[in-house]
Amino acid sequence: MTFNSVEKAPFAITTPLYYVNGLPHIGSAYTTIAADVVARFYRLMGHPVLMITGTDEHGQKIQRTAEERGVSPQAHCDEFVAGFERLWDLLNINCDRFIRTTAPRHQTIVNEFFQRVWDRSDIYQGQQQGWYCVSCEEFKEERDLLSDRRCPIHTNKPVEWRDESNYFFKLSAYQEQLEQLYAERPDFIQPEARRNEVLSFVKRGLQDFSISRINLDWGFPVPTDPGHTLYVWFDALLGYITALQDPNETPSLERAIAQWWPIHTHLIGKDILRFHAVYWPAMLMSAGLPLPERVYGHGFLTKDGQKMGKSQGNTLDPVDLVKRYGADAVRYYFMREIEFGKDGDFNETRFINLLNADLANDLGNLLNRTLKMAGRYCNGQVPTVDPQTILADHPLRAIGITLTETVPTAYSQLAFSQACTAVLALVQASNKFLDDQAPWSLYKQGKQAETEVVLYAVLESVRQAAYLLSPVIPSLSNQIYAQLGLTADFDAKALGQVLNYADQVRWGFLPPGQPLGEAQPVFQRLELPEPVASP
RNA sequence: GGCUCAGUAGCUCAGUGGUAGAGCAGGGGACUCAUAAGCCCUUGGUCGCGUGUUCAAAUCACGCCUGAGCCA
Repeated sequence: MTFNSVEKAPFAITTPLYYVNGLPHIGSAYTTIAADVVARFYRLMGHPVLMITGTDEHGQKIQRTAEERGVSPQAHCDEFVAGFERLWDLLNINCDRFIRTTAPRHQTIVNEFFQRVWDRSDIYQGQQQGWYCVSCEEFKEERDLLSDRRCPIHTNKPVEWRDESNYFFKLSAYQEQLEQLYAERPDFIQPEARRNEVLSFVKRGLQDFSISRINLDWGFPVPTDPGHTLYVWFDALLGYITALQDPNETPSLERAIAQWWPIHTHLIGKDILRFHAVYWPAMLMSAGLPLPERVYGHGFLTKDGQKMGKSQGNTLDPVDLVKRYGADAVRYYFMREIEFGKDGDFNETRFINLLNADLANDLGNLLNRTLKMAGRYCNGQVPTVDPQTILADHPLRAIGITLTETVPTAYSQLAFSQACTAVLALVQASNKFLDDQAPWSLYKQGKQAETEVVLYAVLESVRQAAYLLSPVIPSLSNQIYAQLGLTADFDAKALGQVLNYADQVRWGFLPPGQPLGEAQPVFQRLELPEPVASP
């Protein structure tokens, strides 16, 4: 069977470019895991994939934090960026581009983009005055402030009065075009609840927004007026474009958008929805660029039902979590347990129960018990059964067939939980099938052929499950394939070219007679934490 | 204040007019290939509250309560 990835559409997906004021928190990890899972699934299907993440490094907040720490802004960023890169490494995030907004090539893209919008007469100079929260990097309405003029989000820092000349982007000019966009492409903003928010926001009428600041050194100068500094939206958002171009090429907007534009999916937290669903498409319209396919604003995480926050003292450290439980465990929990798009909770007992039930007891033990039997009853080889003699109405094969429909749909709709539960249904059915057929009894009765048919069907089902779950639990899938005697590297970027998707999802890929690997538990059961004695 | 979404078993959720469901957790049983795993059985809910429409409401309408969020 020939296979040509060129036939498949390029797929580019982004996480937000995280602000490097501190180390990455669990929410950033959540978004990045999700993006990685989608990217891995598209690679599996053989699409050319570009997964983008990165950091937003400009702005007064970073400048001041660096000053407080007595280091240069760049040194500050370098230090924290290393923390992000390390966490992505620990979580087995397979990103293709890591873009930093302080990269010199980014400035070229920003300037070119600015020029396009400028030439379109969508940028003008105006005056802006009001209370400014440096932490938000935003002007605030007086009525929104707490007593003694504190920002409701950053309660520890008073806002500052600013009266300054700014450059503005003519967002108001795009009111109609945006409304038309939302009407023509109902899937542009997801999920539905988030879309409603944007619609009602836009309906009230759009106002132009400021794209520059004065008294700010840490950022790119406005090309037409170097006394002003470009502000987050005409800097950070454009990082998505800069990231598209090979870092070794001479940077140019034209070439940056040549291969991967438009980006298919922007994954974001719901807090920055407006900027991605309103400002960003309007900016792209102004610059004459095609629009992304969808913007998906996922929910927030809570811990034990409580909102997480430094001030509440109940943060969940992603580095600590992944070090204690491993990347696959963390990835699986967040993808399987939380309905993407809705808010979700982290609870350690729930975490351990879920992982033990799904990965250790159901999936891991299924492989282990079946391999041990194959070792004993079939000489450590895949049973020599012609897979096609196992008919389509076989209880396991039948489920496998439905998965080839439901799982790709779920992944492409970012319904990770559905993808996981669908695959686990095959695993659970396989455990039941083993008990129903009792190959250990068949073998003792000398029914060798029957024994082999049963074991083949289960091993093949485990293989399918491992393959379809590989975007979520790549290391486990690697181990499972190795124990099945197959060669696969689910971390490979060229995965879709090495393993043909159509072959892999078809029943019977597991070659009869092939030597099996050694049976080793792929996921050890986790211990519940000691109950804390309450006073 | 206006608007959006949610409220179903201890937990996470499915169910959008016709006898209340799944997974996990809890309890019991039979088995033994297996990571004291798996399999079978089982406890558990006046479906947030109220009124209405209907032969029939978790499901539709209206009101209210609670939670989350949006309103630059």
